[in-house]
Amino acid sequence: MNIGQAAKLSDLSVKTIRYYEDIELVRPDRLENGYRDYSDADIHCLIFLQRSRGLGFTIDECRLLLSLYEDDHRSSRDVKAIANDKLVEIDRKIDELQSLKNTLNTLVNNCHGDDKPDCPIIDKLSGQHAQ
Amino acid sequence: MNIGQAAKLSDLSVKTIRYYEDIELVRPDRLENGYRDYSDADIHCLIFLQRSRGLGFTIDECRLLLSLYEDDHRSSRDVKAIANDKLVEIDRKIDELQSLKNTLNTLVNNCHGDDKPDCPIIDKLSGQHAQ
DNA sequence: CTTGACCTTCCAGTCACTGTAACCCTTATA
DNA sequence: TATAAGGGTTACAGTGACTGGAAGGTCAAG
Repeated sequence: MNIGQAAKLSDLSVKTIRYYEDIELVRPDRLENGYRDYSDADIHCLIFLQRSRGLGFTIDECRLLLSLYEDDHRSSRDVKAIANDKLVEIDRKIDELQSLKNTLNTLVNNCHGDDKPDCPIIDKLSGQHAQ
Repeated sequence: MNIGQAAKLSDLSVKTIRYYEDIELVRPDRLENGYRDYSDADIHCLIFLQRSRGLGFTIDECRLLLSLYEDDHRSSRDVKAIANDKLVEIDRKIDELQSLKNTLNTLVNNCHGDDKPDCPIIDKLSGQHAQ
């Protein structure tokens, strides 16, 4: 099956799929005319990657997950560890964003938002009111 | 004042400050020996940038904020609008991460994490259990 | 006079793609 | 049979916001 069809089935762009070949994630056979030829197994890998990326795993993590996916002798412990690390990371990011949100919220609520130049947001950014 | 001192006062790296000159954000004078020479106003701009970036504004947003910062005739309305857009964006990101977290949490909780290969995380990623 | 700490420029790398150009292949239609 | 549309191919540049490293110039202290 050629790359356009693979893109439709995996919900990835053609560009992305070619990129995944470049970085040796999914390497399809080639037909005589040079076209890529994706097997069913290749398609499964692409779908796997689409979902893993969608869950926030980096390409390197996806590479690792994919190797576990293809390994009949994997232990679920290894998979769980990766997912758990990602969970911790996501938690950290949420906390960070939440704190940004709180700060910005306070600033926005204190800003009149009128024609005048006086602005607590600018004041805060310029460090006029230390903190 | 030279770049090392500017870095200390602004809490930015020397590399970052040079980068900010490259992209025409803060353009200090030069001494005869070619060294950058930061004025007090330049330092204030660098501090302003450090704080704005820390609050999650992109470089382009910082450029805009900086121009408002330097404009005595700004209206706080304009500043508030930018901050508010960022707030909406942060909210979207938090929601997205929260949803990722929920999905991953469910998967991790259902995974035994033992020596065996059976793994609901892998199953989900491979699309075995549709949804 | 040398050492070390600072400064300079320029180029490459990061991450995960995306855009663009220039070209080749296949299939359907006039 | 010519051609046009819609695939496919490669290679290179750009994104955002830096960061690292090499190769070299400058300055102050001992």
